[in-house]
Amino acid sequence: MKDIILRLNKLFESRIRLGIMSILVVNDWVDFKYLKETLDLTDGNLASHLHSLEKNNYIHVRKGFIGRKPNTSFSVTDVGRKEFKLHLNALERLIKNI
Amino acid sequence: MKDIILRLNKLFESRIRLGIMSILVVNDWVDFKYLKETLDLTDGNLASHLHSLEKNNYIHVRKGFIGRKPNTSFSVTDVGRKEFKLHLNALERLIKNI
DNA sequence: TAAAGTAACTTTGCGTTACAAAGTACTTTT
DNA sequence: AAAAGTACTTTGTAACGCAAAGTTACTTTA
Repeated sequence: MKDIILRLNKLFESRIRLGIMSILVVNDWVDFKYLKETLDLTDGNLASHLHSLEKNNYIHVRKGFIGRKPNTSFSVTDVGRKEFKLHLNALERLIKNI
Repeated sequence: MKDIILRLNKLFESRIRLGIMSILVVNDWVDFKYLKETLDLTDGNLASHLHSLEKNNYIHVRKGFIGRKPNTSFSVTDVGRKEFKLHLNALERLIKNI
């Protein structure tokens, strides 16, 4: 049992980072504003969660412009996708008491 | 999306409380020692997590003896079972981006 | 009968996290 | 020129997580 719990990824215990990841795994590039509005977060809060995901190489950041407005977009890395999958597997095992 | 995230139960974001609940939903009464050993926790840590679950009426506590040794057992309440189920449903919806 | 063990905590203390709110820098719109 | 937009960073505070040590109330062993 303990080993299953340890397979849960600490970074994904947060509902917000779970939300970010679940959006990113099904969308190619998602921008800051979209995440902010979809998840209804303050700028600072979202930025810090994104930062923790970036620091662990779970997401890529792309800074650019749309028209002349700055735009920051995010996508999940291969590592992030793999870790997320592992986390979901662990969750499933835990819940089903395998 | 935000509404799904809000359906995730804050109390179940913790891997340990998730572990406790997943044990309790499939066992009638589970004692302190078993939980402690299965989850590999210190007494204090386990006690505090159990306390938070009890405070929210998610678990029952039964104090008694086995032979002459004190024994504390826990079981999930109807509320706890229901909330856990709701949490898992929310998790599933979030992950599947419904 | 004194020491050690068991069960289940509570307390202490510290480091980490979460978050809102305010501040920053730059740009664009009005 | 003023207001608003984008994407942060900084600040400050409250909550959380956890190990370790202390506590209570026995029971068992030497």
